[in-house]
Amino acid sequence: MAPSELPHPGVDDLEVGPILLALADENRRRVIAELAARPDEERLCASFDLPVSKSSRTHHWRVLREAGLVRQRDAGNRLYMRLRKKDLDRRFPGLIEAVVSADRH
Amino acid sequence: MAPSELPHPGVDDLEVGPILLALADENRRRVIAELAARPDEERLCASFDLPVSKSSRTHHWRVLREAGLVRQRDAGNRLYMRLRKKDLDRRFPGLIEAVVSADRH
DNA sequence: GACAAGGTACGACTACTGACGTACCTTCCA
DNA sequence: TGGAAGGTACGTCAGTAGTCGTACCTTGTC
Repeated sequence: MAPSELPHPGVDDLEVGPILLALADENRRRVIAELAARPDEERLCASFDLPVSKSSRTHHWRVLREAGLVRQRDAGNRLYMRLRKKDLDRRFPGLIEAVVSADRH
Repeated sequence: MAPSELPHPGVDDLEVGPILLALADENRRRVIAELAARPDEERLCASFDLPVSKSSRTHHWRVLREAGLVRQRDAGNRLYMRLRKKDLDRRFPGLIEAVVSADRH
């Protein structure tokens, strides 16, 4: 079957509440921080080292995607993820950068 | 009785997680936005117009205080609140500003 | 074909959140 | 001496978040 398109919110549908809620979780914040370190890089979801089970990871991917923080690409049996940096910077300038740098103490 | 001191986290105890969690709520974000508009002003808690009950408001004050977003001063039968702007800016530069301006669409 | 790897779906469980009402406390003011 | 106003404490309740295990699907590889 063709790689099904995963549902992503449009740029104008991004909301601060869900984004902050998504970023409030340490595991997800770690993912975003790693993605933000190389904003143009598309990363394999499996390459993130989270201390949770496989099904919990799926849950976190979904939260990040539905909040509009990442764009996911289904490549058959693999999932790739990329930070929606442009969209986020346009709608919420400085937010991602502030959160990521806040986490570096 | 002397105005009891309310428990506030120290500057170095501020954590990103609880702060983002506190800001994920729309009511609390509104309070922070209003405080941020006049950072040096101390405001009466009762002056905020939140569409929730009295006891719910107390709950939100506590969340904001325990996250370290505001400093509260107990003046007998009244409670004053002030944004901990300096502390927040020192620990998480740009974060509050980004969140507040993000809410203005 | 068989199997491993990466993901999803579903249900379950625990813990927490936001909301509320009621009762109570403290202070100010008529 | 009373209110009335502003807050807190406590218990409750419904909804949601994070976690997990199990079963299953898809793809690549042996």
